[in-house]
Amino acid sequence: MTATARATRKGERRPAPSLPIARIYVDVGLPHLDRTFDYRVADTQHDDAVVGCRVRVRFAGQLVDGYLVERADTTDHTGRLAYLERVVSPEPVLSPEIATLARAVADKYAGTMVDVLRLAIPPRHAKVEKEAVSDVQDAVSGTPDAVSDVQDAVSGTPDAVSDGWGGYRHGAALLTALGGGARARAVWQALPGEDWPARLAEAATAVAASGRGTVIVVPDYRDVARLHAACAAQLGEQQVVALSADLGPAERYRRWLRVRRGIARVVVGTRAAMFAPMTDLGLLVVWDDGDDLHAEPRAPYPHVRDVLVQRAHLSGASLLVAGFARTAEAQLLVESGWAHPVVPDRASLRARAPRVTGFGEDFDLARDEAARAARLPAVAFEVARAALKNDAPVLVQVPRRGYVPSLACGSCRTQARCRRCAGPLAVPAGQQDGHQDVARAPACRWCGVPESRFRCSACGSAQLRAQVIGARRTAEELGRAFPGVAVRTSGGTEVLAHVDGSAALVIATPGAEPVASGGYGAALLLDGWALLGRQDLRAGEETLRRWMTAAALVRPGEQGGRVIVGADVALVPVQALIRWDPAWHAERELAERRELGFPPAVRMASLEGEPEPLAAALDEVTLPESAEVLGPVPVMTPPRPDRHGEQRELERVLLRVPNADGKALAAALAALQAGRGARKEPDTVRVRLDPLSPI
DNA sequence: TTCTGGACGCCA
DNA sequence: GGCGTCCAGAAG
Repeated sequence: MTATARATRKGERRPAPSLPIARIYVDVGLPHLDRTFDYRVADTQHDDAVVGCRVRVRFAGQLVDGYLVERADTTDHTGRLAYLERVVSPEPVLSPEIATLARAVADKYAGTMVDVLRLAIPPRHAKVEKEAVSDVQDAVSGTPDAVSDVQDAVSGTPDAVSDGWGGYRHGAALLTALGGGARARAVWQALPGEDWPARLAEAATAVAASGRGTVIVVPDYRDVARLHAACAAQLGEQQVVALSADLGPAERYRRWLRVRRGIARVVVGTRAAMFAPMTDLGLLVVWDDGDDLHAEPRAPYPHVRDVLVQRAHLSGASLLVAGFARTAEAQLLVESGWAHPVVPDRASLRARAPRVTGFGEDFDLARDEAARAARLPAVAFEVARAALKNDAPVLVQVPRRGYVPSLACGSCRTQARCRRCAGPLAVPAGQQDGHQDVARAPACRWCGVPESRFRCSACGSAQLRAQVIGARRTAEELGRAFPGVAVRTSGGTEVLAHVDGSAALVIATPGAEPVASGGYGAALLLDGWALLGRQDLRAGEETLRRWMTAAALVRPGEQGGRVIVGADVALVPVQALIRWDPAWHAERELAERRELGFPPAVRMASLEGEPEPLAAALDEVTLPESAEVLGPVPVMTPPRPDRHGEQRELERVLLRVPNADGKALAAALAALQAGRGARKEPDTVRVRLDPLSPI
């Protein structure tokens, strides 16, 4: 474009007749620019430049995307204002509710607004945006039907609704509150065997009948599918939208727009759905909040449960934190009085829980030769055989995937580590050619260097043993122990959603357990010592959660359902499983974390980076008085060569403050990043608030 | 990527 | 002292 043409076009612009100023969040990822910038709105843009729309603006000479969050009469900016370059579309993709939430989430995690908006708003698809206009009109003309569908669903099945929630203390009251438009906050502990998608669909239906919408967030796409089916059955397809990461960009935007435009009244989705732009929000639900899929891996690393707590708080919507187990974070919501517990009554629990038996390390091996080879304890072998004889499927939960995932010293059991980078040694998964007895050299799972002459760092032994037997080998060995029984595996890339109710061995990794028609006759939860032995703050809680999620798929004990757990009955998580009392476990867990000063009893942040920049950052930051600095310690991560081909040496420090100073800590870290960003510090120091596994 | 202002150098 | 050039820093 020539200078004359530009001048002419500029000269033609006239400010909008009213509210000629637009406040814009510009999409540059710089932490010190995390605020709005004012632009002028031209008269030709006046109608399209609505609050929440996408715009293009010239920012420091560059054209960048942005979101319009406010129209105003005046500006504080003293310099000359530029006009909006372009209103991308008048679709208001950023509602005031989500804008407020995103700002709060950014502040809470010491991140930026635009980082959060990247998680909250899917990329635009122009064609979909246009086609959706007729879609809206169809749906609007169909609204009376849809509303009466909802009312039919509610009034037509009152017994089913009260029966489903009847097994819980305060269950009926919860549904009444949701249907009556009252605000309710609850931590719901589902009964073993519970058809939880049906219960959540009932809750969403009650909310829909009061004219409001529901957002339900679940860990993975299998849960989305189950829940979508349950909700659609009660509310009709039109009312329910499934959002998950596996959708293509067009379909994703199409469904998201249906929510934003108020066509759908229920959203069911994986973690990004926590920001679903539901209109007239009535209820937020997170299912199985202990699943680490609920932790967003992209900056600023928000967690679904915490975002929904925040969103419920800001919007006045009801909140349900639900699962078979209970996290320490959920327990804190209960103990602080913020949420009410909705737990099974004694009679229902007795009627529904499977019978649980534990065995420690000194168990009796099965007499059967093949079962011995599979390392099956006698009790597990007998229970499985009895269930199979009864033509019932048996679930075998094995930790982690693959084939002999990691190695330990054969004499003292110390984890075998790489000499170069201290990564875990493992036998690489072979080609699936059946040559399982071909000896393979172990190699480091981080840097890939093979280890041909292993020596234990603790005792000097050259012996190696498999630390955890993976699903594939367990399947082979168990198949031999139960000849003639069908063996199915679920885990990794091949996950089964469902199996039928006939005799079969179903080998699954945690989180990949298929649902069995009529429930499993038995479940064997093997290698509990490996799960519990992990060096992780959440090892106990996480182990119990995985066990309960699997054991909940087993028939009630009164119908012969048995669970065998491979860990000592004296251990607290095993006790909690046997008594089926996750609330008791969460109570103990939270008490322990209070004592030790771990989250959620305190607020923590981690700073990660190379030693010098990390030290400089610590030097620079102004922390709250109460802050403790723990570390730095070297970080065990896969070493990645940098541009010069050298290994990066990473360190981490933890910062700890009382919960009351959490905001101040986040603000201090945001200021630190703004300072570093403004100076264009080349070295990255990664800041994370509420890291999932601080130890 | 563009703009601005301050530092500095050259010339009168 | 005045003017031009260069560079860093900010960014409406």
